[in-house]
Amino acid sequence: MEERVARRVEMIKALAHPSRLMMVDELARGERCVQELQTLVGGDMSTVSKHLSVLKKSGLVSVERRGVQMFYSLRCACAVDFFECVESMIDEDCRNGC
Amino acid sequence: MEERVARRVEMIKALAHPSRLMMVDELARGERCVQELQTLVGGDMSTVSKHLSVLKKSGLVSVERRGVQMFYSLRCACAVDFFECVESMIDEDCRNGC
DNA sequence: TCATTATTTGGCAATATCGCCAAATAATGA
DNA sequence: TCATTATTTGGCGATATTGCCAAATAATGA
Repeated sequence: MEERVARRVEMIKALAHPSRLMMVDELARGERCVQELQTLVGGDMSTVSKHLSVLKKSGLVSVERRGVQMFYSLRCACAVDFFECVESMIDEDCRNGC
Repeated sequence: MEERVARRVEMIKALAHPSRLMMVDELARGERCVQELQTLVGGDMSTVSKHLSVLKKSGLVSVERRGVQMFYSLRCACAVDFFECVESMIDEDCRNGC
C-alpha cells in the first residue's frame, strides 16, 4: 500500500508544475511535437524536453518518433477529467456536486 | 489564465507528497485531530503540522479548534473523486472508461 | 497562577527541483 | 559524408521542499 501511495504521488507530482500542466492540457487536444509545446510554455528547449521526460516517466504521455520530430500524446483521456476534478476542488463552495 | 494554472498547480502540489496524500485520504473518512494524523503518517509532530498548513493554505482542508485540539476536515468530498481519477490514470490500459 | 497537553512557528541542514548553457545524439537531404 | 534540424543529456548554480529540533503559543484543570 506504500507502493500504491508512491505511484499516486509520482503521477500527481508530474502534474504539479505550470509548464507540465499546460502541456498536458494541450495534449488533451491531440498530439504535439516538442517545438509546439515549447511555443506554448516558453523557456529553453532543453527545459521543455526535461519536463516531457518527467511526464513520460510518470506514464501520462507516450512518444513516437516521426522523422526528426518526437510526437507526444496523452496516454489516457482521464487527464481531462482530472482537471475538471481539480477545478471542482478549487471551487470552494463545491456547488457543482463534486 | 496564468492565474488559473497557478491555482491548479498549488492545489495539485498540496497533494503531491506521500504524507499529505495519506492524510487527505484519511480525512475523506471524517475529521481528525493532529495526533491521529501523526499516528497515521509518522514523523515529528511539527512536520505533520507543517504539512497540514500546506493543505490548509491550498484550501483543501479546514480546521476547527475544540479545546486544546485542532480538528482538520476535508472541505470538499471531491478529493475522493480525485483519487479515483488518479487511479484511473495509473491504470495504463484505461479499461475503466476513465 | 502554574503545570500540562496539543499544536504551531522559527531555524537550519539535507535533499530535490528548476532552468539555462553547452555538448551529444538522431534522422534527413544535399 | 557533411551540414542541418529536432531533440535529449550532462552539468551547474539558484531556489524550493522536507524533516527534525527547540522554543513559542494556546487552552485546560489543579
